[in-house]
Amino acid sequence: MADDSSSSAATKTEEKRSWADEESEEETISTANPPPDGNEDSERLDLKKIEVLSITEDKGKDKDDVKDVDKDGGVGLLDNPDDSDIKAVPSGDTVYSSALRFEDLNLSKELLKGIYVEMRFQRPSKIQGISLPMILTPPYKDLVAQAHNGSGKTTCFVLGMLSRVDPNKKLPQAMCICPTRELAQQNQDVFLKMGKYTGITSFLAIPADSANYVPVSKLPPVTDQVVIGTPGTIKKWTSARKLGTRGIKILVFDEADHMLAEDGFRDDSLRIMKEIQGSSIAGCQVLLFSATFNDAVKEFVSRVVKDANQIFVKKEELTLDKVKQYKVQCPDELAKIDVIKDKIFEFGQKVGQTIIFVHTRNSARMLHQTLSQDGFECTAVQGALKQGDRDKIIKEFKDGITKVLITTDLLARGFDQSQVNLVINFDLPVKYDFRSEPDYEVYLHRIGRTGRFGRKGAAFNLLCTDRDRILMEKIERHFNHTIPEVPNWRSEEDFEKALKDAGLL
DNA sequence: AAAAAAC
Repeated sequence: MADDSSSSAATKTEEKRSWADEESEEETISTANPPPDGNEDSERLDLKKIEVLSITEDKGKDKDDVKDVDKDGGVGLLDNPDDSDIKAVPSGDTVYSSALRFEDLNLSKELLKGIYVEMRFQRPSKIQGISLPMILTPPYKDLVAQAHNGSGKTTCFVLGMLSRVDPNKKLPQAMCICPTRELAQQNQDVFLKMGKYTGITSFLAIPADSANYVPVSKLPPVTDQVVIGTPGTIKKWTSARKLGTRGIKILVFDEADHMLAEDGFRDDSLRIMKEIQGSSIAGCQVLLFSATFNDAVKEFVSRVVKDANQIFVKKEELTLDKVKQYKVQCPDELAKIDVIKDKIFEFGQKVGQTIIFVHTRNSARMLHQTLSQDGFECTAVQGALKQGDRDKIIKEFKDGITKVLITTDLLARGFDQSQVNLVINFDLPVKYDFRSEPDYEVYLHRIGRTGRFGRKGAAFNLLCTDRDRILMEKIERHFNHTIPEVPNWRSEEDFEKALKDAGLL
């Protein structure tokens, strides 16, 4: 691909330290996607315009989640979830202005009603204000958007899909691909709420419960305008010719870095993308959203979607600030379990809900069994469960019926439950193919399950082996952030102090 | 070894 490294100085300087991961990454995309010759000035102007507007935006009014409003009785109490600097890099000479109000976006009145009445939003959050004009303004360029956990990404692409779809045409026009069934379901829930008055319908493309299995060939073709689902099922419906792709004009990848990662869903994602781009009549806009984009994926992304608008968020310090992180040295595995029983159950219930992450399905099952036997009420969810059980456990947790949920990385990404105040890394996340290396992205996503929308949260990393300690050090070094230690794993007072410092007690 | 899906 072309690599015009003489791309505008504005692009480079504006972008400095804008990505989450490392400084060295920043130039990867800017140089890989140089603006067309002669556009340097407009580039610079575009950047200025967006940044100036975004800075003048109201603070403390943003929100992303209706539960937020319901349970807190007012988002004004929350900090702005995305105070961080957002750097927008338009790819061409289109001028975009950040939307300060939803009225600025030319949305239908039905959609506005959904936004205000159902979602109870007041104004676009920063990422929404900047990304929505890019999504909705012709010539509908592709978009790579990084926004930190809990800042309102879902709203961006759901609104994007809803406003680009023609309700009068009964065929799929928008598609959203997600890494887990749970996330697909959650996104559809948001879609249904926001699009309630639009008459636009959706199809949830996840595997049917095996109990009432019907071959796809026996099912009617999809006529819903929006499809939300997981890669395998979308592929299956497409190849069975029950899911037409010719009308698709907007294709969203949620958790896009994972969807395009080599050890993620890259092959499936590319196949679906190619299929749609090959058949789409009007041409298809691709939107890639995630809180994280590591070096490798970023490089790949810049080759997959060339000439894309880009939004980068300097967000890792912010995420790490909002969620107070701790490490706890434990002499052995049993001590870890004691910490869960005596400290986490003790304090966790007081402050809200807790998610405990473990490495394998089996350890999720085992830990659940151990805790349940001793009368500690909790549930566990992992991919080996039947879909019905997965759904039930998730629903109980989202309804607040269960307070402590044990899970694998099934729920590491995207899972949105504002009442979660505590995240426990019972096992630290490690790279799939190199287990002495931490998985930095998964770490960030896991702790991002708490501290949503500017709310307070705490994360405890339970360490017992030397390996754990080394992993933890690497994580601290990577994010350039020293994680304080709970001095004594047996001490009530130490945990109490930690939670107080986190603002939870 | 997580995750999705597979009939």
